Parts: sequence; structure tokens; C-alpha cells
Amino acid sequence: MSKKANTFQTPIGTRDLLPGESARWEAVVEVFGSVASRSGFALVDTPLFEDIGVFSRIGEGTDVVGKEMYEFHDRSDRHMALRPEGTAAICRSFVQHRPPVPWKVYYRGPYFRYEAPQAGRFRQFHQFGIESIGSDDPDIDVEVIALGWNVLRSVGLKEVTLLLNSMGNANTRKQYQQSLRDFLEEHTLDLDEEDRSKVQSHPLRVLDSKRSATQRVTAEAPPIEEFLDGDAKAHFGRVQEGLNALNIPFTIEPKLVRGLDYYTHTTFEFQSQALESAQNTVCGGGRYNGLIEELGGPATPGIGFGMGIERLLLACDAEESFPNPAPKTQVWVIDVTDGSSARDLTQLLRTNGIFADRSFDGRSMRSQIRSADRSGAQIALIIGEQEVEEATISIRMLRDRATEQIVVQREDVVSQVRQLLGLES
RNA sequence: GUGAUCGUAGCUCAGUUGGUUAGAGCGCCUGUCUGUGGCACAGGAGGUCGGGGGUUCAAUUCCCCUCGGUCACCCCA
Repeated sequence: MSKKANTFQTPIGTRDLLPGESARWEAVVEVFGSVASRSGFALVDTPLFEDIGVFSRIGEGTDVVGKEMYEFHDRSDRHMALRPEGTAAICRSFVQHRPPVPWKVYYRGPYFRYEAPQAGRFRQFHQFGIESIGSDDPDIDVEVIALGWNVLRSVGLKEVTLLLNSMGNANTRKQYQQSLRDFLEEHTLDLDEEDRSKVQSHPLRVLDSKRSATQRVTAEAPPIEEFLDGDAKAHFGRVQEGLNALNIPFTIEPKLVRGLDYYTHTTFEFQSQALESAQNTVCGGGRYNGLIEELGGPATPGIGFGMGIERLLLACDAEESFPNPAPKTQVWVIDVTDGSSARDLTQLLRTNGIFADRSFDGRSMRSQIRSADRSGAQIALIIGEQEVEEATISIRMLRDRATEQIVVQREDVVSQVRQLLGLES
């Protein structure tokens, strides 16, 4: 906010993850990892930057590569970019290493897009994602979508809707684009001015315009369904059948085209109905049967999705689910003598697997026990002059004021604490 | 990139037609309680009023520029 001399702040669209939120962040990452690995997906980590060519395969005309990429030349003049999304890099990795198929992987980490920030949108944002490469089986589409569904349920979200569409193969996509272009040209004057320029370059993009004049026109546009060939229809039908069998509710949305050029056949989006903001897509993905080939590999089908962690947590806030986990501190060591007992006892407890903490700077008894209380610890160990003399420790249970404080021998403290915490082995 | 809106203590905000030492609540620290926590009371620390320039005898208050936050378009997670 302020910019005083010699002070700095996070760059536009970035933020610090602070202790108040970081435990929740770690927890949601953990949830995703366990849901994904339960379905046979393994973690893959790719670099945060790559040769820019990897990402330009997303589509030269897309906003993501055209104007939102953080690109730079390194000291050896290599043209690089900070990754703007996950799928292209995973496909590059597949081509580079040629693992056996189906290759089922998940990933998570920061992504970068040079955009003006707003609700649910950042320049550095974070995604989970999965990719399943090497199979054209529609049941894999179902597995991928179901995994997204399972994650959303696991963090407690209820108000989400799944939108589903099929783009057909590369050929139908081309045919549909042309006929859509023809249709839109006839109605150019009825379109919102802002959208007219997209008719030639990106007719598909006109479909998801939010402008009402344009929406009135596109409501009459030919649906892509009419252009699907027999195989595409069969594939799409089988996907729907699978979702029905798994009791995953969905809505067919013929205008769901998505902004990345590589999609073929199944495309889908999970939207949060609890989010008031303009960006309510929590998870989006689809099939990309031509991308691997584009990146120099053998023709190989693939499907996956990306899930925005910030948006997922925003949706959790809106539904009041997935709260910040309780602090982990179990024991607070209070030392009102010279602090050496606190120094030694915290180390002893910690090396015995107990979450222990203490106050510093020789604070008063009152101050230390207040810190102990606020830490969320269940137990306070108290050392004063008397305890030092007698080699004992007073134990106070912080969560139940009715219990009497007890005194134990100093050498028994670890086993006593473990017992009181219910950890006794 | 375009548009709207905002910018006063760590946080949430007051601040009178521009007028002398800029306030509150919460939080933090200390004390009432010379060894005992969630309450109460008292005290304390903490602000170049985002930054720069201008108008004026005087600017947190008016004007310009700039930086940043928020929201929307575009697009997407």
C-alpha cells in the first residue's frame, strides 16, 4: 500500500502466504495429493520456466500466450517464459521421457500470467492439476472428471456445477469454426461492438462473451453438436453415461469452448455457485488429442484439468468449509527463572516428537501463561525457583481449568507429557 | 491494455466550509495479581495522514502527477 523510501512490497498481483493461512494451504495441498494418488496418479514437478516454444503450442492466438506471458531472454539469449499453465509442460515432459502409457500424473505449484488482478485472479497463482496421457478411452475422461469432483467434495464444497461439452476432433472444430464465422458475419451488426473484431480471428471466443447483445445472437447460433461425427458422438455419449453411473450431476453447455486452442472432444468446467465474483471457475479442463504431436511426439491422446487453489479456497470461504486447521503446539514451557530450563526442556520434548514452544526475554509468569493459552497448547510446564531446587516440574492442563496442577519429577517429564497427551506407547 | 473506485497507527475505520500537540475500537506490551491464562480496569508503545509537486499565511482536507489496493471488461485457474 504505502511506498515509503527504502521499503518494498509484493509485486502487483502477488501476495505473501502468511502463518494465518498457510496451515490451511498446506492442508488443501495434502488433500489434493491424497485424492490424486488414491486414483493412481503420481506427482510430477516441472520447471517454473521453459523454452517459450513449449507454451506457444497452446495457441498463438490465445490471450494466454499472446499477451499474458512473462517472457524473458536469459544471459545466453535463450527465449524463455514463466509457465502460464500446466498441461503444455507435462506434455513436453512426456515427449522428452517417453514413459509407458497410460501416464497418470498430478502436479501443483505456481503459475504466472501478466494480467490485471481482480477477485480470484492473480499474476502469480497456484494450481493443482492432473493429466492422463496415452488413452482415448472415454472412461478415462470420466475418471479425470470424477477426480476433480472428489477433490471438491473432499474440501466440503457443495455448491458446484459441472458444465460439459464436446468439441469433436480437430476437423469438426475447424468446420464448426467456419460455419460459426459465417453465421456471425450475417449478424455482425447485432453483435456488441467489442466482439465484432473476434468474428474473423476467434469465432469460438464470441460464444462465451458476457455482453448481452452478443448473447442474444449466439443463442441462435448453430450448436456444435450438429457437427460431431459418429465417433465423437459415441465418445461423448459414453462420458455422459459414466458420469450418470457415478452420480455426478452435470449440465451440457454447448457454448463451453474454453480459451486454450488445444482442446478436442470433452471439455468441462466446475463452477462455484457460492462465488459472487466474475471468476467462478474453480476447475477447468478437457481432452487434447493433438497437443503431444504438436510438441514433436507421437500422436498420443491426453486429457486433464487445472484447478485454481486460490479460487478453491475462496469458494471454501463462501461456503464456510475447510477452515484453517488448529495450531499444532501441544506443550508450552514456562520458565520464570533464568530460561535455561525452558531452553533444555523444549529441545528434549521436540526430539521426542512433541510440538513444544516457549516464551523468551524473561517475561512475567502472567505473560508466559497468556502466551501458552493463546498458542492453543494443551499443557503448560511451569518451572520456578521451587521446581529448580527440587528438580521437579509443575504441569498445568490449559484446556480444563478445573484440573489440579500436578508436580512431577523432572526426569519423568517426557513420559508424563506423552501420557497426558494420550500418546503413551 | 481499458474503465470505475479507494489509499489516515499492525488491522477496521473516524477526522468538522483547509487552521495550532491527528483520534477510536481491536491487536500488542506493562501493571492491578511481588509464581498462574480466556473477563474487567489503568497505563504504554506505535503515524513524515501512500509518494512527489502545486495552490495558500496555513493542506490529512483543494488541484496535478505517480505508486499501490479493490472491482469490472477482456480472458482464464
